[in-house]
Amino acid sequence: MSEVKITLPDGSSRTYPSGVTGMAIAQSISEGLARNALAIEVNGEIRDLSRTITADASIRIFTWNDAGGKYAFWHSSAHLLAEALEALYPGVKFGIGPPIENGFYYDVDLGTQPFGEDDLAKVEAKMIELARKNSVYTRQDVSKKEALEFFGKKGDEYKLELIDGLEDGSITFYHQGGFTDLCRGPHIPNTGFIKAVKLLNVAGAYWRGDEKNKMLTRIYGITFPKQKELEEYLHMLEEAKKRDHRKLGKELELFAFSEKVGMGLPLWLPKGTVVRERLEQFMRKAQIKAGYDPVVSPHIGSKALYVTSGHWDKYGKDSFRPITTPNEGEEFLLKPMNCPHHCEMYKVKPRSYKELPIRFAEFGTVYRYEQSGELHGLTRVRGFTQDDAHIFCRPDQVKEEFIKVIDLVLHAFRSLGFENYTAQLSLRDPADKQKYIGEDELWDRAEREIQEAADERGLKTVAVKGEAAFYGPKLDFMVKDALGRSWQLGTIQVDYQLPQRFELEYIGSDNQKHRPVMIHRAPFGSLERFVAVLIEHCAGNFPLWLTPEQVAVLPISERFNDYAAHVLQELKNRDIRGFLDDRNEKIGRKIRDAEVSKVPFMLIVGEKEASENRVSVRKHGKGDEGSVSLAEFIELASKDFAMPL
RNA sequence: GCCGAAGUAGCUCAGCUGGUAGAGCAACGGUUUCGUAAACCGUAGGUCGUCGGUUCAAAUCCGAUCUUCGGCUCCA
Repeated sequence: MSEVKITLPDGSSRTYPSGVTGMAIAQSISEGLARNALAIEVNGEIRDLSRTITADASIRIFTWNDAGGKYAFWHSSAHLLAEALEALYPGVKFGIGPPIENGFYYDVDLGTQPFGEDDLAKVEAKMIELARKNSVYTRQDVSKKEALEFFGKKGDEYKLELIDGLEDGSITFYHQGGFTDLCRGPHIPNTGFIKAVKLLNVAGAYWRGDEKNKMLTRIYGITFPKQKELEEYLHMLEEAKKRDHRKLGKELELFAFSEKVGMGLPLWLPKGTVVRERLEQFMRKAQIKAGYDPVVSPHIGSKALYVTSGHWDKYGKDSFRPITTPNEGEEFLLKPMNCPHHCEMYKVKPRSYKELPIRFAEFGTVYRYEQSGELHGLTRVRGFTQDDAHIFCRPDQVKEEFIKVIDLVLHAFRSLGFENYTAQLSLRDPADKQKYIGEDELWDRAEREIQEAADERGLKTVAVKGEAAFYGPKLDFMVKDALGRSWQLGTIQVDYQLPQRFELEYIGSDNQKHRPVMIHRAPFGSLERFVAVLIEHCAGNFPLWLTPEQVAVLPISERFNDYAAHVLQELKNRDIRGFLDDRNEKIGRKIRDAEVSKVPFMLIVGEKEASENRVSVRKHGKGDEGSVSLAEFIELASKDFAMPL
């Protein structure tokens, strides 16, 4: 009998008889590993432990502690969910049921049977019941014909459609208990590993993600090998909900919405406005330093402007309708973009190659019709302000300018303590070219320049096809909110199209007309979304330079209100944002209210402090820090509260 | 826009299978003048999202509509 050489992750290798299973290898390594093994990676491919290995290979055995182990675990859990659904809802048809970052889902067609959140508990119970049977997941190679026959008989048109797109010879079924699914695997050894089950929510999802297709019922769930881990996960979810910017925005009186004003139109309350305006000041300063010129353009623009830019053609039909002048019937659009305005600013006079790059920056408020179901707190609204700018440069300056913008974006992120962003290289979808305008050559060039710029700054990027803007590729900075949803913040885009459409020119050193290149960029993206993500990132405890109220002055009793007012005035003289709590309340109460509203510093003043011109300092979340002279506090605080440069 | 769920006082929530709305906090008035996370007493506050229907009677049942929430699709 022949042997195979198996190389382990630590570099050591062992020999086994050919046809050895992953499970047998695990057992030979240790009893504990065998008990916890969920799947195996063989030469980079994740497989079932039960599959045989017939050639030399590098392997890695996955347990719950590996992403690959969780993947197989949740994938298998999706099958368990399907088995439970089939038992409870005869005739149910199945779409797809993949593992996801946290758990798994299954898209199902329940026909006319109603299904809501209330039904989840019942399905959970069934899943646990089935899991306890320790049903083994078994793999079976089937021919395309057999596969079609099986699901044809079952009447599951979704599976038939999936099989249709598969190649004969590469089709496998997996069985567990009485359930059979089309699946490429891999799966965990048996259902007994699944000890804790929670179905999280039920939602609609279009079959194959296409709006034109039927909407299926998507059931999201998560499972764990231990009940305790499930409890920890649910607790973590609760904690994340407390950071939700919508909840904190209301509690901290940062912003509000009103049905009467209109959905998706945020109202910035005084405290939220402080945060927003400080961010704006920060970016203004950084931009001036980086050679930008602030400009201002109106909130509406002639429809012709957007016809020229191509936005009307691309987005006009599902946008806010144009507004018209009463007599002439001229059409204007609520500004959905700032770039066309800036193009016209570029055109006010002939430009020389010597004055490029020109950088027009504007905190431009734009209005876009977002589908009603899309609106989400401050992250997705119908009116928002971009920290927008457009750089007009020569073709030979593109890369350098792009790198400068990357530096600016990273400077902003760093100053705000954002670490967990990813840089996404948003490219065009080569399979769907009519979504885009412009020649291939220019697209290729732009995509290459962005990649080179990112590389030069050592920025790791993830390329995603089909995510480009219609006029050019982008480098997008993505962050996750408290609940794990991904949002785009900053964006940098290279654009060869708008300069053409607006016929932008400059006179080169050769005395000939040339076309400039545009770079669109917004480090924060929109102030609204940025503040939303910032709120969740810091759980409402803003960096000191941003926080709406930096200091609460809390007199022990009304007898010290005068001294407290004096303290507050001294703070204000030094541009420190504070307020006086002169309510007729006990100090414990004032402290509690200040703590709850996340004021970073509390100055408690009474007999002792008033007589010595001192303040007792209490830090949010930390407690009593002892007393210092008022002057000393102001000195220290002014430094702490300074805007980063 | 699509699928599903929810809307009760400023906020958080109670109100079982229909019998005409309740608590805590906040607000307001008073008492108290207080040393590091909620003083005490009292007062006021709601056409139960909106419109229509069923019924002797609707917060409760039905329909429509608006908004919000969870997803899907979309996102210049």
